Amino acid sequence: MGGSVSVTMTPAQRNEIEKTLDRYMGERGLKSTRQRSLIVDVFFEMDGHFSVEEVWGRVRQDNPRVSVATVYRTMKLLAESGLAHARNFGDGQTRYEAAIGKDHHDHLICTRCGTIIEFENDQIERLQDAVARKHGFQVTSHKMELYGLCRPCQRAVEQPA
Amino acid sequence: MGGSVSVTMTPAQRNEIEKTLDRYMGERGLKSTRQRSLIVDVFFEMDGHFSVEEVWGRVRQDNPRVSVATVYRTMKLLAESGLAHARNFGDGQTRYEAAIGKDHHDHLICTRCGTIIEFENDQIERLQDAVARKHGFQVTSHKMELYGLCRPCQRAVEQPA
DNA sequence: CTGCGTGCAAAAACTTTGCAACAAT
DNA sequence: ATTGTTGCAAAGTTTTTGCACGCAG
Repeated sequence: MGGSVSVTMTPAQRNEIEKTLDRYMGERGLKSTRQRSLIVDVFFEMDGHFSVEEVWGRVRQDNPRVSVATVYRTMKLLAESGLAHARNFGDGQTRYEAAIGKDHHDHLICTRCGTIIEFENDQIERLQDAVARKHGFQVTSHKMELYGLCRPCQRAVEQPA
Repeated sequence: MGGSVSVTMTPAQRNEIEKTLDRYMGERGLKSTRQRSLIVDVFFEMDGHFSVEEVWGRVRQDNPRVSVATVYRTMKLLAESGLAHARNFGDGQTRYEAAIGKDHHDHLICTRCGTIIEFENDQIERLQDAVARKHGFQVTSHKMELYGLCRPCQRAVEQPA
């Protein structure tokens, strides 16, 4: 992988990413390429939920010749390997988020301004597990999103302009 | 509204829908039209999560001259008025689900066979509200999806073919 | 009458894909 | 060498929009 260092990842996490990816690609005869490595590097340095277009923008700073198509293909790869989660927040765009490097969390989304707040709640997680067990499910992942108005937008709606 | 009667809705619920919609449209100078009424009728008779294309198909049985564009516009209206929820299950299609007529529920989705199980859990709902309050959010809707393997698929994976 | 709504077709937005050149093993 | 990968552009999907006509209030 490239030489840039992430601010948000520990060396151990970087290592886990590389290991998982190597194994995933090895198992199905996929090859490691310059472009893939760059995209993966860049993506895990970013912190948040990013569209392909956004990742592409950042990738092109390092290598302007990489095409969007390759970013699409690579992000799909990351999602399939479990290293990233694909999310849909309701604008018509898939956003990707690292599945490693921070604890599991859920999202509060403001439907007016688009702000996304992350939160964790162990109690909810436990209840989710309980529900799954009750239905005989073996849960591998989940997502939970609360939609509404953030505080500033509540005010804006009450006292227009 | 048209004369067809829903199997899954009580008269009281039908009434609530009509009232909510009338108010929503009245407040912003929107008009009630033949097409809108038909689409709303048809949608609330259906039970499940439907794409615009699917609703359109059903609408055209009653009136083949209604355009997709109108269905898109009407479903958006229903979502904005709170009568329907827009969902994204990861295929690139928005699906709509009635927000009235059954209690709120969430989804357990089997990633192997695609089975969707619905469940409710009041305790989780309460915790969600608490989280939102803590962040100053005024929540209007939420969704929660648990992904994993249903019981039959767990067995299938353990003892292949 | 005065807009809002509708259908149609064109366009937009996002994503996937075919193909010839290219690179990794 | 062999096979997977890339960039490009074309094509696919899903959703939105401009416009002239029609209909509701």
